[in-house]
Amino acid sequence: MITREISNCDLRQIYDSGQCFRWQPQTDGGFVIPAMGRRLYVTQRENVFAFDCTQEEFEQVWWDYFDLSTDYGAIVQKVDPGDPYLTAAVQYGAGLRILRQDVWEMIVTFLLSQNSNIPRIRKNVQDLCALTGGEIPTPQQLAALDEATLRTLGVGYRAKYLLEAGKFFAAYDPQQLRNLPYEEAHRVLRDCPGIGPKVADCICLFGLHHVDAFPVDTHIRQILSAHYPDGFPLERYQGCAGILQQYMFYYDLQK
DNA sequence: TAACAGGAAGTAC
DNA sequence: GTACTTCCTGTT
Repeated sequence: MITREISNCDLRQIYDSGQCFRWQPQTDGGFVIPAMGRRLYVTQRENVFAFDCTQEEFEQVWWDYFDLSTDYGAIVQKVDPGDPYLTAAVQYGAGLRILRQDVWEMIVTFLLSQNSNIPRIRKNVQDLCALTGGEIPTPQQLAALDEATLRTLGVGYRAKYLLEAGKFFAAYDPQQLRNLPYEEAHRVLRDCPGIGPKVADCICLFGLHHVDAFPVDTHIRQILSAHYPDGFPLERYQGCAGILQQYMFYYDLQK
Protein backbone atom coordinates (compact mmCIF):
# COMPACT_ATOMS: atom_id res chain seq x y z
CA MET A 1 0.00 0.00 0.00
CA ILE A 2 1.35 3.36 -1.10
CA THR A 3 0.07 6.61 0.38
CA ARG A 4 0.71 9.95 -1.30
CA GLU A 5 -0.48 13.50 -0.89
CA ILE A 6 -1.73 14.86 -4.21
CA SER A 7 -3.22 18.26 -4.90
CA ASN A 8 -5.86 19.07 -7.53
CA CYS A 9 -7.13 15.51 -7.63
CA ASP A 10 -10.64 14.32 -6.78
CA LEU A 11 -11.46 10.75 -7.78
CA ARG A 12 -15.20 11.34 -7.75
CA GLN A 13 -14.92 14.37 -10.02
CA ILE A 14 -12.72 12.49 -12.46
CA TYR A 15 -15.14 9.55 -12.43
CA ASP A 16 -18.07 11.86 -13.17
CA SER A 17 -16.26 13.90 -15.82
CA GLY A 18 -16.89 11.62 -18.79
CA GLN A 19 -13.33 10.69 -19.69
CA CYS A 20 -13.12 7.20 -18.15
CA PHE A 21 -15.94 4.69 -18.23
CA ARG A 22 -14.61 1.55 -16.55
CA TRP A 23 -13.84 2.79 -13.05
CA GLN A 24 -15.81 0.79 -10.49
CA PRO A 25 -17.04 2.83 -7.49
CA GLN A 26 -16.80 0.92 -4.20
CA THR A 27 -19.11 1.25 -1.20
CA ASP A 28 -16.29 2.84 0.83
CA GLY A 29 -15.94 5.67 -1.69
CA GLY A 30 -12.85 4.18 -3.28
CA PHE A 31 -12.53 2.98 -6.87
CA VAL A 32 -11.27 -0.11 -8.62
CA ILE A 33 -9.58 1.04 -11.78
CA PRO A 34 -8.97 -1.44 -14.59
CA ALA A 35 -6.39 0.17 -16.85
CA MET A 36 -3.10 -0.49 -18.56
CA GLY A 37 -3.70 -4.24 -18.22
CA ARG A 38 -3.90 -3.97 -14.42
CA ARG A 39 -6.41 -3.30 -11.68
CA LEU A 40 -5.83 -0.70 -9.02
CA TYR A 41 -7.82 -0.14 -5.84
CA VAL A 42 -7.45 3.45 -4.72
CA THR A 43 -9.04 5.49 -1.95
CA GLN A 44 -8.91 9.16 -1.07
CA ARG A 45 -9.28 11.16 2.13
CA GLU A 46 -8.89 14.88 1.52
CA ASN A 47 -5.62 15.16 -0.40
CA VAL A 48 -4.20 11.84 0.78
CA PHE A 49 -4.48 8.84 -1.51
CA ALA A 50 -3.94 5.17 -0.78
CA PHE A 51 -2.88 3.08 -3.78
CA ASP A 52 -3.10 -0.67 -3.32
CA CYS A 53 0.04 -1.55 -5.26
CA THR A 54 3.80 -1.68 -4.89
CA GLN A 55 5.90 1.45 -5.01
CA GLU A 56 7.42 0.20 -8.27
CA GLU A 57 4.01 -0.19 -9.92
CA PHE A 58 2.90 3.18 -8.63
CA GLU A 59 5.92 4.91 -10.12
CA GLN A 60 5.95 3.00 -13.40
CA VAL A 61 2.23 2.89 -14.14
CA TRP A 62 -0.07 5.00 -12.01
CA TRP A 63 2.07 8.11 -11.75
CA ASP A 64 1.66 8.58 -15.46
CA TYR A 65 -1.95 7.39 -15.58
CA PHE A 66 -2.99 10.15 -13.15
CA ASP A 67 -0.76 12.66 -14.95
CA LEU A 68 1.00 13.49 -11.69
CA SER A 69 3.86 15.31 -13.43
CA THR A 70 1.47 18.08 -14.46
CA ASP A 71 0.79 20.97 -12.09
CA TYR A 72 -2.95 21.56 -12.44
CA GLY A 73 -2.81 24.37 -9.90
CA ALA A 74 -0.59 26.27 -12.30
CA ILE A 75 -3.12 25.79 -15.11
CA VAL A 76 -5.88 27.16 -12.92
CA GLN A 77 -3.69 30.16 -12.19
CA LYS A 78 -3.43 30.91 -15.90
CA VAL A 79 -7.17 31.53 -16.21
CA ASP A 80 -8.06 35.12 -17.04
CA PRO A 81 -9.47 36.66 -13.82
CA GLY A 82 -11.67 38.77 -16.06
CA ASP A 83 -13.38 35.62 -17.35
CA PRO A 84 -16.07 34.85 -14.75
CA TYR A 85 -17.39 31.71 -16.44
CA LEU A 86 -14.01 29.99 -16.77
CA THR A 87 -12.98 31.13 -13.29
CA ALA A 88 -16.11 29.53 -11.83
CA ALA A 89 -15.62 26.37 -13.90
CA VAL A 90 -12.03 25.72 -12.77
CA GLN A 91 -12.97 26.43 -9.18
CA TYR A 92 -15.90 24.04 -9.35
CA GLY A 93 -13.87 21.24 -10.92
CA ALA A 94 -10.62 21.86 -9.04
CA GLY A 95 -10.09 18.11 -8.63
CA LEU A 96 -10.18 17.26 -12.33
CA ARG A 97 -7.21 15.82 -14.21
CA ILE A 98 -6.79 14.54 -17.74
CA LEU A 99 -5.91 10.87 -17.31
CA ARG A 100 -3.36 9.30 -19.62
CA GLN A 101 -5.42 6.39 -20.85
CA ASP A 102 -4.78 3.73 -23.46
CA VAL A 103 -5.43 5.08 -26.95
CA TRP A 104 -7.22 1.99 -28.27
CA GLU A 105 -9.55 1.97 -25.26
CA MET A 106 -10.31 5.63 -25.98
CA ILE A 107 -11.08 4.84 -29.62
CA VAL A 108 -13.60 2.19 -28.63
CA THR A 109 -15.04 4.27 -25.80
CA PHE A 110 -15.58 7.47 -27.77
CA LEU A 111 -16.99 5.64 -30.77
CA LEU A 112 -19.67 4.48 -28.34
CA SER A 113 -20.07 7.95 -26.81
CA GLN A 114 -21.59 9.69 -29.79
CA ASN A 115 -25.18 10.82 -29.33
CA SER A 116 -25.22 8.99 -26.00
CA ASN A 117 -24.84 9.77 -22.31
CA ILE A 118 -22.39 8.79 -19.60
CA PRO A 119 -24.40 6.09 -17.76
CA ARG A 120 -25.23 4.44 -21.05
CA ILE A 121 -21.65 4.64 -22.32
CA ARG A 122 -20.48 2.94 -19.11
CA LYS A 123 -22.96 0.14 -19.65
CA ASN A 124 -22.05 -0.27 -23.32
CA VAL A 125 -18.32 -0.43 -22.55
CA GLN A 126 -18.87 -2.90 -19.73
CA ASP A 127 -21.11 -5.14 -21.85
CA LEU A 128 -18.64 -5.02 -24.73
CA CYS A 129 -15.79 -6.06 -22.43
CA ALA A 130 -17.92 -8.89 -21.08
CA LEU A 131 -17.97 -10.40 -24.58
CA THR A 132 -14.20 -10.77 -24.50
CA GLY A 133 -13.29 -11.86 -21.00
CA GLY A 134 -13.72 -8.52 -19.23
CA GLU A 135 -11.18 -6.52 -21.18
CA ILE A 136 -11.56 -4.16 -24.13
CA PRO A 137 -11.56 -6.36 -27.24
CA THR A 138 -8.46 -6.01 -29.40
CA PRO A 139 -8.99 -4.67 -32.94
CA GLN A 140 -8.74 -8.24 -34.22
CA GLN A 141 -11.29 -9.50 -31.69
CA LEU A 142 -13.62 -6.63 -32.50
CA ALA A 143 -13.38 -7.19 -36.24
CA ALA A 144 -14.24 -10.86 -35.72
CA LEU A 145 -17.54 -10.05 -34.01
CA ASP A 146 -20.71 -9.60 -36.05
CA GLU A 147 -23.10 -6.70 -36.12
CA ALA A 148 -26.06 -8.65 -34.74
CA THR A 149 -24.06 -9.64 -31.65
CA LEU A 150 -22.95 -6.07 -31.06
CA ARG A 151 -26.49 -4.80 -31.47
CA THR A 152 -27.68 -7.05 -28.66
CA LEU A 153 -25.62 -4.77 -26.40
CA GLY A 154 -27.88 -1.84 -27.27
CA VAL A 155 -25.22 0.17 -29.06
CA GLY A 156 -27.49 0.81 -32.05
CA TYR A 157 -25.94 2.14 -35.22
CA ARG A 158 -22.56 2.39 -33.46
CA ALA A 159 -22.19 -1.40 -33.94
CA LYS A 160 -21.15 -0.83 -37.53
CA TYR A 161 -18.59 1.78 -36.46
CA LEU A 162 -17.06 -0.64 -33.94
CA LEU A 163 -16.62 -3.29 -36.64
CA GLU A 164 -15.11 -0.79 -39.06
CA ALA A 165 -12.72 0.47 -36.38
CA GLY A 166 -11.72 -3.11 -35.59
CA LYS A 167 -10.79 -3.67 -39.23
CA PHE A 168 -9.08 -0.30 -39.57
CA PHE A 169 -6.91 -0.69 -36.47
CA ALA A 170 -6.17 -4.36 -37.10
CA ALA A 171 -4.28 -3.03 -40.14
CA TYR A 172 -2.86 0.04 -38.37
CA ASP A 173 -1.50 -0.45 -34.86
CA PRO A 174 -3.18 2.29 -32.79
CA GLN A 175 0.00 2.60 -30.71
CA GLN A 176 1.63 4.17 -33.78
CA LEU A 177 -0.61 7.19 -33.19
CA ARG A 178 1.52 7.97 -30.15
CA ASN A 179 4.42 8.90 -32.42
CA LEU A 180 2.43 11.51 -34.36
CA PRO A 181 1.87 15.19 -33.64
CA TYR A 182 -1.70 16.26 -32.92
CA GLU A 183 -2.75 17.26 -36.44
CA GLU A 184 -1.42 14.07 -38.04
CA ALA A 185 -2.93 11.81 -35.40
CA HIS A 186 -6.23 13.61 -35.86
CA ARG A 187 -6.07 13.07 -39.63
CA VAL A 188 -5.36 9.32 -39.31
CA LEU A 189 -8.20 8.92 -36.82
CA ARG A 190 -10.60 10.73 -39.15
CA ASP A 191 -9.84 8.15 -41.84
CA CYS A 192 -11.52 5.51 -39.71
CA PRO A 193 -15.26 5.25 -40.45
CA GLY A 194 -17.33 6.47 -37.50
CA ILE A 195 -14.64 8.80 -36.17
CA GLY A 196 -15.57 12.40 -36.89
CA PRO A 197 -13.85 15.58 -35.71
CA LYS A 198 -15.29 15.55 -32.18
CA VAL A 199 -14.51 11.90 -31.43
CA ALA A 200 -11.03 12.30 -32.95
CA ASP A 201 -10.40 15.22 -30.60
CA CYS A 202 -11.52 13.21 -27.58
CA ILE A 203 -9.15 10.40 -28.56
CA CYS A 204 -6.32 12.90 -29.04
CA LEU A 205 -7.00 14.51 -25.67
CA PHE A 206 -7.70 11.47 -23.48
CA GLY A 207 -5.68 8.79 -25.30
CA LEU A 208 -2.71 10.75 -26.65
CA HIS A 209 -2.63 13.62 -24.13
CA HIS A 210 -2.65 16.26 -26.86
CA VAL A 211 -3.84 19.00 -24.53
CA ASP A 212 -4.42 21.43 -27.39
CA ALA A 213 -7.21 19.22 -28.71
CA PHE A 214 -10.49 21.01 -27.94
CA PRO A 215 -13.46 18.70 -28.49
CA VAL A 216 -16.64 20.62 -29.27
CA ASP A 217 -19.75 18.67 -28.39
CA THR A 218 -23.30 19.75 -27.72
CA HIS A 219 -22.45 21.03 -24.21
CA ILE A 220 -19.40 22.99 -25.30
CA ARG A 221 -21.33 24.38 -28.26
CA GLN A 222 -23.95 25.79 -25.90
CA ILE A 223 -21.30 27.19 -23.56
CA LEU A 224 -19.49 28.86 -26.44
CA SER A 225 -22.63 30.50 -27.78
CA ALA A 226 -23.71 31.65 -24.30
CA HIS A 227 -20.37 32.83 -22.88
CA TYR A 228 -17.98 33.20 -25.82
CA PRO A 229 -19.99 34.63 -28.72
CA ASP A 230 -16.74 35.85 -30.28
CA GLY A 231 -15.05 32.48 -29.87
CA PHE A 232 -13.03 30.87 -27.09
CA PRO A 233 -9.57 32.48 -26.64
CA LEU A 234 -7.62 29.41 -27.77
CA GLU A 235 -4.46 31.45 -28.42
CA ARG A 236 -4.30 32.59 -24.83
CA TYR A 237 -4.59 29.02 -23.60
CA GLN A 238 -2.21 27.22 -25.92
CA GLY A 239 -0.83 24.19 -24.13
CA CYS A 240 -3.88 23.67 -21.92
CA ALA A 241 -7.01 24.47 -23.96
CA GLY A 242 -8.20 20.86 -23.86
CA ILE A 243 -7.82 20.77 -20.09
CA LEU A 244 -9.91 23.92 -19.75
CA GLN A 245 -12.47 22.33 -22.06
CA GLN A 246 -12.78 19.53 -19.51
CA TYR A 247 -13.45 21.96 -16.64
CA MET A 248 -16.15 23.67 -18.70
CA PHE A 249 -17.72 20.39 -19.78
CA TYR A 250 -17.82 19.08 -16.20
CA TYR A 251 -19.18 22.37 -14.84
CA ASP A 252 -21.96 22.37 -17.41
CA LEU A 253 -22.74 18.68 -16.88
CA GLN A 254 -23.17 18.99 -13.11
CA LYS A 255 -25.44 22.04 -13.30
C1' DT B 1 -50.59 5.97 -14.95
C1' DA B 2 -49.01 5.72 -19.52
C1' DA B 3 -47.88 7.99 -23.61
C1' DC B 4 -44.99 11.17 -25.68
C1' DA B 5 -41.47 14.49 -26.99
C1' DG B 6 -36.83 15.90 -26.35
C1' DG B 7 -32.13 15.17 -25.83
C1' DA B 8 -27.82 12.66 -25.23
C1' DA B 9 -19.36 13.91 -25.15
C1' DG B 10 -21.92 12.98 -33.51
C1' DT B 11 -21.16 11.01 -38.06
C1' DA B 12 -22.25 9.93 -42.77
C1' DC B 13 -24.65 11.03 -46.75
C1' DG C 1 -30.41 19.30 -43.56
C1' DT C 2 -31.74 14.38 -42.23
C1' DA C 3 -31.39 9.54 -40.74
C1' DC C 4 -29.49 6.75 -37.48
C1' DT C 5 -30.43 3.25 -32.18
C1' DT C 6 -31.44 3.16 -27.59
C1' DC C 7 -32.23 4.98 -23.20
C1' DC C 8 -33.57 8.33 -19.80
C1' DT C 9 -35.94 12.49 -18.35
C1' DG C 10 -39.63 15.67 -17.88
C1' DT C 11 -44.29 16.82 -19.25
C1' DT C 12 -49.14 16.03 -20.03
